[in-house]
Amino acid sequence: MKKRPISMLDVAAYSQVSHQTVSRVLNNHKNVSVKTRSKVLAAMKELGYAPNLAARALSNGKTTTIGVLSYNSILFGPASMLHAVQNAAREIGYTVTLATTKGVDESAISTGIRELVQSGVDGIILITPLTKGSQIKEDVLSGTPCVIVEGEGWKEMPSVNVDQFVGAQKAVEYLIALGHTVIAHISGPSTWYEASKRREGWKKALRNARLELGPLKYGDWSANSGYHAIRELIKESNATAVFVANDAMALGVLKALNELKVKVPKDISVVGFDDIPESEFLIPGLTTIRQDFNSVGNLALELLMDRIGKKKRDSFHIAIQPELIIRKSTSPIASMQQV
Amino acid sequence: MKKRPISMLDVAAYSQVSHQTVSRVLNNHKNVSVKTRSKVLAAMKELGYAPNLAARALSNGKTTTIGVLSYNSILFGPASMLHAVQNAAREIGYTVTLATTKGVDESAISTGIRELVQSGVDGIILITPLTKGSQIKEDVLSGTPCVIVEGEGWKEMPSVNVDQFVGAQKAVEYLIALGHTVIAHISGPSTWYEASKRREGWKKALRNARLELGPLKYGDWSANSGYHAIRELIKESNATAVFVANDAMALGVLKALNELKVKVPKDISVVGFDDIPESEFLIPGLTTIRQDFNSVGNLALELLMDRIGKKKRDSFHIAIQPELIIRKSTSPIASMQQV
DNA sequence: TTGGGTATTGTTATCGATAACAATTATCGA
DNA sequence: TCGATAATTGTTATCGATAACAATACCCAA
Repeated sequence: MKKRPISMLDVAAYSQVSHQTVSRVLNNHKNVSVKTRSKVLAAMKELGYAPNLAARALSNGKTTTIGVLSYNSILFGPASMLHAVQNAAREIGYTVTLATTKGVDESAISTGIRELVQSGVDGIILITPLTKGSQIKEDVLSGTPCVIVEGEGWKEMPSVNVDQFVGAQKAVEYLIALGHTVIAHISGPSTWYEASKRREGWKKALRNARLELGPLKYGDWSANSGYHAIRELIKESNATAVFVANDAMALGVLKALNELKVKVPKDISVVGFDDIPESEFLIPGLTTIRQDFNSVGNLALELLMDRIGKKKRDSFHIAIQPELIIRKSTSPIASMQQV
Repeated sequence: MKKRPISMLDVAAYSQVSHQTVSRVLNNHKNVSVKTRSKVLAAMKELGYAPNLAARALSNGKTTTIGVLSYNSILFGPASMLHAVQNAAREIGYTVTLATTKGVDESAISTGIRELVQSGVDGIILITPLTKGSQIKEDVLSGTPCVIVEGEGWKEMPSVNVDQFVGAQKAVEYLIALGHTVIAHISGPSTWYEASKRREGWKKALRNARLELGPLKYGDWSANSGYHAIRELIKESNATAVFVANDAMALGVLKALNELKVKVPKDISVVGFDDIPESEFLIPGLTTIRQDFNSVGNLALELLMDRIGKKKRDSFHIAIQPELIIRKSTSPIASMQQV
């Protein structure tokens, strides 16, 4: 019943050539005559041959597997990028191994990387919110190529990012253009790279317009934290607009404002960040910054393959431009409407 | 610079034993004296030895890798289960390989399975919406153990499911208890297993209460499809409650009703299914059926490991009970309030 | 003290591929 | 037609682990 699977030797015997020739056919070597090639291919098909990846990996040191390390693959962003990477990888015959970190500190990430390296992946894509301090030491990679996505890259390590800074700036500039002068910000956790970039973008836009910094609160990316942050903001300030660091928190913001009978956008304008699928259907539809996670994933894989193939690339750090999506949660400031 | 990694032979030489003894220490064989064991362990640590998984796989035919095949790992449900499986797998030293299918038809799924089998996984977890017709032929698995999650299992194939039928029934019974008599349903795509189960649960609850079937519409799980479905429903019927087959579509429903100035829950009650993180923060908070995806993932892995270890299990098909979460999108029917 | 069993260690074969090199056959110009 | 070179095919070694079997060392009872 349980027969040993077909090996290269079986194919070789069946097609009357050496196993090496079979190997050459398999790997598309050029110096194989059309005749033998077709003979071997026929034999492979006939016998239902499938190469043993373990044997190949042992022999040539390559696993045709890449590892993706992610912090929380349930969130929309990471999940989308993972999906994109996986699809792109499949296209080129690579397999994806998934690993998850428990936290975002350097040691948790290092552990995750070590696991992947140990499992023998040819390259790694990091979808983790690296902060400035937590640079991965080269030695944990022990030579495995690596690309950073949506986390801070540094000189030696290639990266693909949506330009968080510019995205935040666009959001706030839009609010300014609408006439708002007191623009609050609900930021993500202070240790996260994306959070700090978006915060800086907010500051920059305000400074450029010679406006004072609005009130600032911190959340943890969750709707719940947005819900509570906005309640404090409302109590403490007279902001007419909030730039919220992600859509999930913005969701909580809209909820709280609804409960407080503060009208959006009439009384206060809200802008989010991410453009999750739900954003369009919130009440009101959420104005936000769209990140093209799909492109990020695809580019990350491209970059990684270049590195694996030892190719050099000019663009070591790729930045993708985000897009402002205008919906119904923003409007000109009330005083302007009255004019 | 590029030194060959430490192999078992290096450790053997360093600790003055045969490589086989090193192997025994590595695999916790019993017949190794404490003295040699500690000597070898010290050597491994000293040299920074890490076993070569490819070599091991080639030798003993096991990869300590399981494959997860998913239709769309971006959705909340699949993503959560994937996450759970991954975490549980890591705990027991297994690696997770991810594969995605393009469609939900039998051939797409078979292709995905074939890919995983070919890559050499020890077992497979299917997070795909298998429909009744699309039974996977045994031969594509070629002996690889497999567990089905959230798809229809059949006799020979073990499965873990949230009891969709009971969940739907609970939802509709709750609406009935609130006094509703015309209860519509917005279903998922007709080919999906979950969709049909939820639809049946809806019917069953109505039949049990001797009520007529309410109007029925089909969506594609997306908020957008819910948005359009409810608009038609409102036009064509006088339903006072809708049971929507998932929260994403319910999101669209709430949006449309808001635009149409139909008050929820005063004019119409809405119940969803899934309890995605956003549900609590919708306006109004969405009454829904919570599925414990985490448990599903964990149980699926347990079942799979049993099968890999050839253990037999009494419970071949595991059903998890879902939970009704009552929020603000449901209320007693208006006429009852007037009483 | 010795025989027999058990506990511990070692030796050799094996998994299924690719790498490196060797051998054979074609091909072409002088 | 010959020899040189290129194209094609084959042989053997190798990757790094485990399996199967062989060989010691150790222990206890007779």
